[in-house]
Amino acid sequence: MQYAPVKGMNDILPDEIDRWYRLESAFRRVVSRYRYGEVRTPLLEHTELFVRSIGETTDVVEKEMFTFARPKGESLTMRPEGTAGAARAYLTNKVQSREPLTRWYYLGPMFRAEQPQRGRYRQFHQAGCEVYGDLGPLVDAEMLDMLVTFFHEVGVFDVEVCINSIGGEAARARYRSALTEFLRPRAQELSEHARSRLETNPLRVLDSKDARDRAAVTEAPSILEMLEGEDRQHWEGLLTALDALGTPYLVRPGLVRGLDYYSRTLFELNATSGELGAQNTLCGGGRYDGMVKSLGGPDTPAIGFAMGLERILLAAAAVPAAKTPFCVLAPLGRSAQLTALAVARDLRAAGIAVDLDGRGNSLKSMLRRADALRARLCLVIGDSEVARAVVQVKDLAGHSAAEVALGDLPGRIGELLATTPSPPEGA
RNA sequence: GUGGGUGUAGCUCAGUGGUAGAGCACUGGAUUGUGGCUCCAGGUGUCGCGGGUUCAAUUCCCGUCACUCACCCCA
Repeated sequence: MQYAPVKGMNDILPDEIDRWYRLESAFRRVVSRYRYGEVRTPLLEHTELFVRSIGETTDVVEKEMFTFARPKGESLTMRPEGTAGAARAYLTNKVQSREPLTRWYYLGPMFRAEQPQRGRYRQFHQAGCEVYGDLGPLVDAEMLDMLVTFFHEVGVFDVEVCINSIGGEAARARYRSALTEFLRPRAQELSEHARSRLETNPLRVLDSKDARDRAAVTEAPSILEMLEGEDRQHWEGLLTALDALGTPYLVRPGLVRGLDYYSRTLFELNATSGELGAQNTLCGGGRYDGMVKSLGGPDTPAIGFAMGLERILLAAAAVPAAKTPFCVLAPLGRSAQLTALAVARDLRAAGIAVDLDGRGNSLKSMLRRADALRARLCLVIGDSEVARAVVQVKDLAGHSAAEVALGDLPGRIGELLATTPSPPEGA
């Protein structure tokens, strides 16, 4: 092969794009009902934005960013996630001074230089939502419920909602030292990886998959029990709201995320069946009440999530797409081809999708192809039809044919496409 | 970044130290202009890439790249 695609970056061909369209439009449809508006931010941002928001010592920033240098010392990075850029856009455009409450969504490619595997690629696609300016737990619950609704709507029913709270900065600091104190005497029981994290980021030990770490952590203090004051109120408010909605959830005190900006509510939606293996996190998010301020803006509470579209496509049952009906035009001979060209234009002008087979093949091959494409109708135009100013209209599913005068064509075809059922799959 | 598996036709895969096959798909014909079945015919491959051993390598050896699964991490 002369040129291979860049590792972990894939082409999406027309055959597959239909599933993407349906997923994306379902997302837009659902979030629009909650009054989210789309924001499109650049794929490139200053590296510093991601370092500051995601966190200097996170894996994403330390080793997974596509970063390159520009002249005069500028460093740019291809966005590894959407929250940082959205927050930057929120500040850049001084949105907080125009409206007190903002709901945004985004949809598009993200880039991380990881080792690709099933459901994880270097260029991948995320859809996400951000709410700025709402501190209360109601919006947390609303967002989780919206996500469940969305997954049901795209045919993913086996999802579990996992939630946790890591409190605000003060609570996190308290818990951090309690956890370190608890783990330090047991350092020998931990995996090497967890041991190295003990001092740098002890919370991450909680969601280690290593059996030794899991065992050591079972008796660890729970952050939920240490929540106080407003942190506790918020957490309890969230549970109350979820209960009121009847949204099922799992409290997972070990749930911790890999990005530094989170505070209080943390959540994850996981696929519980299907073939995703270890990459079963379909959606992750939480609050990041301190982020906007830390980027130099006003103190603005915020909450958001991102979901991986590739994974959702893997998790969603492969429902065959309902193709928009169309017809194939099969001309026989030079003069019929010229007539067909004009006929096709007139049909298209009437809003009908037409596949003009102008290769000059045999009628049989054109009909075979029309079948293979699952066209509803095939219009045959030969010399005798041209002479009489008609076309032969074949209903490919019903094996019937009728002659239609050229003048009646667009209207007649429109009617037939609306009423003729699609040929059954595999027939 | 670490470890395992796999690279042969468009796809799924067989196979051999003497430069290669099947099924599906595709094209044509049987049916001078009427389809999904059937039958017949046809074409396609730098056998991932580079090097080594050999009279001879797609086959054996080494390296490398890609894909893939898992770890890690995350969506």
